[in-house]
Amino acid sequence: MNGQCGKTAAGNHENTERNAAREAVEDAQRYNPAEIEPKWQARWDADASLYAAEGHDSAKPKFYCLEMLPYPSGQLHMGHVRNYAIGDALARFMWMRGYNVLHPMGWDAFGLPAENAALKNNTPPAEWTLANIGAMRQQMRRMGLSYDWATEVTTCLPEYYRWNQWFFLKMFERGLAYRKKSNVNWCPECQTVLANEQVVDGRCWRHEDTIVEQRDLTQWFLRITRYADELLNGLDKMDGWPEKVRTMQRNWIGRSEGALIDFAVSDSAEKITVFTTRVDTIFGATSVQLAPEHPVAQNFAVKDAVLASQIDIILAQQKAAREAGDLGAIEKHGVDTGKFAVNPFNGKFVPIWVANYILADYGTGAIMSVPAHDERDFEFAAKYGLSLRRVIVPNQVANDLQQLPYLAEDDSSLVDSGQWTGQSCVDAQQKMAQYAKENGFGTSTVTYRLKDWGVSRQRYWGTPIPMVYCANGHTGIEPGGVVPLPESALPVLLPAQVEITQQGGSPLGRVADFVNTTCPICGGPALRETDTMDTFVDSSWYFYRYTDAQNASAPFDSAKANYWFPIDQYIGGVEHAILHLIYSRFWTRVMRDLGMIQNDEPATRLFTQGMVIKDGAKMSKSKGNVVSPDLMIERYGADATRMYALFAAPPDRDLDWQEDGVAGISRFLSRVYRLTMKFSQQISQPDSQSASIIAYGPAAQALLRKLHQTIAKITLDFSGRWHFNTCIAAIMELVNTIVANEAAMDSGEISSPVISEVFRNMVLMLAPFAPFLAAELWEQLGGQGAVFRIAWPVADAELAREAELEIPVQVNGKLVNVVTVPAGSDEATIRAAAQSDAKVSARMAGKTVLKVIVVPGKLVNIVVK
RNA sequence: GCCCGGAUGGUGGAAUCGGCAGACACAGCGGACUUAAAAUCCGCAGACCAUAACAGGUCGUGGGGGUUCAAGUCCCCCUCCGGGCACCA
Repeated sequence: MNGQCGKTAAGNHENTERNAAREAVEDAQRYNPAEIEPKWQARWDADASLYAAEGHDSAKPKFYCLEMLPYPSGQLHMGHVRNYAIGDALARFMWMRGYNVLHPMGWDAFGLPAENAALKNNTPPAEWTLANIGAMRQQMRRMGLSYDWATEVTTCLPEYYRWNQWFFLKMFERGLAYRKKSNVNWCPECQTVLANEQVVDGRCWRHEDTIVEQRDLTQWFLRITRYADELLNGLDKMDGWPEKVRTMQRNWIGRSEGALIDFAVSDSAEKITVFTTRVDTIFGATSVQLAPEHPVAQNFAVKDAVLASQIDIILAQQKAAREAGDLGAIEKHGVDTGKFAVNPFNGKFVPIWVANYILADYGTGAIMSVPAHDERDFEFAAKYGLSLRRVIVPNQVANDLQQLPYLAEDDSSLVDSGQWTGQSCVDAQQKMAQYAKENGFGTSTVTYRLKDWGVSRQRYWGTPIPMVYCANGHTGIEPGGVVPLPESALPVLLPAQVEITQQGGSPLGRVADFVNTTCPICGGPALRETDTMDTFVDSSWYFYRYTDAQNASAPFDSAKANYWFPIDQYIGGVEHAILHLIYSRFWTRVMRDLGMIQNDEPATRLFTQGMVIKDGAKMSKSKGNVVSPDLMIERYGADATRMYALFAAPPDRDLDWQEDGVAGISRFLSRVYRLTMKFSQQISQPDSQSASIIAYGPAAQALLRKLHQTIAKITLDFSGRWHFNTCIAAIMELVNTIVANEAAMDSGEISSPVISEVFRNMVLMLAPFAPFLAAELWEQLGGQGAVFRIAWPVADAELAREAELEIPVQVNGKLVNVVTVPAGSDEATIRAAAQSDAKVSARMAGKTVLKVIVVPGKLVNIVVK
């Protein structure tokens, strides 16, 4: 208010008052999510049983619906909103379809951001993390998500991470957890080692500007490679997973069948073992190529300073390329060592080179170079003028003798290959590997790109590794040797008082109370392991814990897990395709082999939703295009926000966020609210089922028809392809039809039983998408119980059927007119109706009818000339 | 280079099995209501040609070919965009 009000004329005052009075009346009928949503949220929060699954003795069929658990950053982003809106709609639908639904949520609560926050704000990581969890849980409740909070899992609590330690000990017993020194990835920003899966194009997965370095360190590894074949073969059966994810995992595992062949080094006792997938080409080998780190190359270097410096250059080239994330692009470069290797198949001497295109960590770090039959070898040989020797020719055509390299192995045979000349490549591969084995210089083998999972992290905020190093040693343990803690010593608690700094080394190493301990076997002094576990350990099995989250004596009860597993539907982003999703498949198999569960795979179906985009780019802080879910909820309500997230695109596609669209959904919900409230007095709950629906007039029949068509469509979409955007469009169409019939409902032309049926079912169908509004309207309509436990409506095919059909009529494939015929008309009737249509016959005048195609119920096409 | 997606009005998208392209929304335009505005309600809306208007006609789903009575949809070739993999021997 300001002084200008004093000038207002008396008449305007009256107008203003009248308007205010009218607006007050309208306000009472206005959809107000800011009032409805907190009211229902409070009621739902107060009723812990509302979303609780029934036990594993339930008579209902089970449905385990799961969204990937978030990292508790403190703020939900739109990607979360979309992910959870999808899962929530499905969970609510399945409840309404009569399933026993498990729909849990938890927190992937260990990890580096908590340490960074600790540095920045001087807040302990635990405090920061738990506060964030509280805030995000509140956001989820505000969204109206149907999680059973009694099963909540928080991975940074000892009640959870003690089982990480327990699994680690079990794996150690079985040789699945082991320590070794090796070349590992080091992120200077994170100040820790990373697993191979966490390095993307030579950069840290968390810091895309930070080049990952290679360091030689002693680290703990989990032997995922023991399951490499099983993980690979399992993919073939997983038809509920996107082909894209399966392909990515196949590539990542990178199985390759081949042979190991020993080449003797001349004038030396050493040998070089090469790995090849094409042993059939071995008579074409004209050199042996070594990675710069190869021991034989290093031995040569020791005695030859010039060679050593050349090898160093090659090593530097590889390092630079690796850090640039573009190993494939560097120009081939090599150096002749001046030494020779002996091809065991023909006794020929070939030069030994060191080359920058040979990787130390794949195969044996050594190859036989066959330039005539390998593109890379060909390129290298061309550059250095090395000789070519052709040993493979196609069976059918001989005219491409000049075209080298010749790569085919199908329908090709060997030439100039001693006793194998004339054999097919496929046969020769087998026989030659066999021959090498019999003569003691080789064997057939399988190599994988997949490496064991390095799980040691030089960080504080993670699960302590339950191992100590006995200082003095004793029987079976040398001084400093590894001693696993007994189960009774678990959990090894993460100390609370730890100084977080940016200096290197594991922060736990600076906590004397923690480090200094006693050996559980000999009682002598011992040092604890100070590295913590990769946080992907936490998320590898969390979904089993949901089935028995309070269990204090085991990770979970097998009977419960076996009831709920496998997960029926897992929903999350595709960015975890080869991280979490391969680790958890591995962990599932380990638990199976421990006898804890029976399933081989964690999830029957996986759904990867698209990204949330704004202004043409993925929403991100760095792009400055982030839209806050809180802001949307404040402006339009949670129902409108989540419903927009489902409406704007099918869930598997990227979604373009447009706030005007949210406003549109909000307007739609207002319309639903106004209409339902307006007719609420006429709506009764169904004690008298509307039996003789046929007795109603045409307007009522049309409205009921639209209702049942809508039920059929939405039910179909839910069971199949999940195009929730078209589900919501169908509800909008239904509401538009209701609006068009508003006058008929006012006048009584459409009577109360019909109005009841239409509105009741409309509200039920809204429940998976707009749960707050559906709950409110259900109550306003006198519905008993939670709307999410009412049986999903069933479409009546009879009522859904159209009485008349509009049949498009084409002449020569072009639409001319649309004729109306009674539903179920036979072909002759439709044809007659089409041909007697004025516009159609005008188009046919003077022409000869060649053919009339009638697709009953669809269309007529008259072909004339 | 290889493997997956994708390209439809001004915008997001629909067309689920080869059968009316553009459902449903957003933005826009016109109207009603209002002193006015907001909100709400009603209507128009692919492009082009033509017309006083009505009627009418042509083109149209990234481009080019093909199959078919009929193609956004199937086949062949190509372009562009997004994602994944890549000296893996």
